[in-house]
Amino acid sequence: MSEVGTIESIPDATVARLPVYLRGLLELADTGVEMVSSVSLAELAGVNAANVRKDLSYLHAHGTRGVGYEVGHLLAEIRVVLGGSRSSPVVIVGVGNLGRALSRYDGFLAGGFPIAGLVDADPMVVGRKVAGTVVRPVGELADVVAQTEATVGIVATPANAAQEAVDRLVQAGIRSILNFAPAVVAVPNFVDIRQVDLATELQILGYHQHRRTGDSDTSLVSG
Amino acid sequence: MSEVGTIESIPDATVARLPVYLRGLLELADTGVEMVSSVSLAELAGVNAANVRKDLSYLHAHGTRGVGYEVGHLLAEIRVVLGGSRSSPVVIVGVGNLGRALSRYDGFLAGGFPIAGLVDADPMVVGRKVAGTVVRPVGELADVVAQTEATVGIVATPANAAQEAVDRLVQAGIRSILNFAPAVVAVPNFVDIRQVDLATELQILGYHQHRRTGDSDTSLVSG
DNA sequence: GTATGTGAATAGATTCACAGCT
DNA sequence: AGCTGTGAATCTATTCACATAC
Repeated sequence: MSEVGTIESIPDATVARLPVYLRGLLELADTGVEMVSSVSLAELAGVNAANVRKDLSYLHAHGTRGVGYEVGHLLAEIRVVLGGSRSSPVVIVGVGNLGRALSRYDGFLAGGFPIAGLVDADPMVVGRKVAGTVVRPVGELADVVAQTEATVGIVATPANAAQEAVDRLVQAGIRSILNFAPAVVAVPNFVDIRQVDLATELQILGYHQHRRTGDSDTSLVSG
Repeated sequence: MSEVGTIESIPDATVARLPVYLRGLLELADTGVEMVSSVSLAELAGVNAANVRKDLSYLHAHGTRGVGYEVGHLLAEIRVVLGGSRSSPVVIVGVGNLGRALSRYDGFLAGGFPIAGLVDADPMVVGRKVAGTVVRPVGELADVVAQTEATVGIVATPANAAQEAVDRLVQAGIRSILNFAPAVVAVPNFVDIRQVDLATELQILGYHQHRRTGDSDTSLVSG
């Protein structure tokens, strides 16, 4: 991980939980709740209460002993840490099944990540309108990024096109990438990339299932 | 995390990397490579070589000193650990944008997870054919699970329907669940659930982006 | 010479447990 | 009495470094 030092560093594991807290807090705010204890928030987020308190301490979010945390304050503090309330337009490379689904996913817009641009390598797809946006040729990616002021890229190409897609995004100035292609890709260390691997998730479940059922499956290969 | 203890336990972090090794090994096998060193495999998987060796040691996968690991053997061993070569049919609850994309996702079938059943709560969606499968009412989930012998459930409903979807899956006998709904859900401890949270991933990227670019909209000062 | 296998060292994350504040 | 805030303990994971084997 890169050490920059402008803002104080927060552990990765904590950062990964902040969006979950945020969701829980939004629910509470919606139902008019004004104060929340670490125990309740922990329950909403599915984690340990001490963990919540330690996480919040990294944000310098203050609670009141004997009482709890103020929902509105916490909300605001977490939002600031996660990038302010500024909107970060997203460009998607690869408008196949997954790319289309992602471009229509409400959760992105709601979270401050509007889908601003779509590009694809397939001439059959280019020119079509998907979720209100016209798909443009991947060769024009730099233009699309410039016009939309996108700061985040999503790669939803087949595995064999992922590295090229990432290279193009980096070339176009994108520094934050979410990769759905089932491939490990290389990026310069000033680029932040996260992998979301759908098949892998199922395979991990498969491991646990196998352990549970414990059945020795006598197929092709000998052990 | 759940632990049972029938088969020897492998660290979670290792299990999460096995599918990545598997992919790398498949590539090597396809190009006719027969031996691989921990260094090369590490490169393919984007991890440290010592890490690879330690991971493989948990599988009792043997390499040859001075030479490396046999690609075919490794492939077979990892496959066994990840649930054998048996196929685990999947039922998807929620056939919206995301559910449709997932039902068409080739990677699942290739990984041994064919999509065998689709259910939805919306009468407008029920009866339609998606990716060759007719969508059935969520009320018939137990039937669908029984008929398809599904062992894995994917939840792709809106957040507010996720808990109910999960409950139904558990009720129908499913013990492995992948949840795409942006909600924390409760399950009995004999059920294994994994969360894939799309908006959260972007928010985590947002944190790092925010750190990189420095604080609020104070544009560059010195230049 | 080359690459594995692993104990030891390090780093990171979680949980405990309790002092301290309201 | 109740809940936060945090040092200490614990657990997990990664990386190093080198003896061991081919």
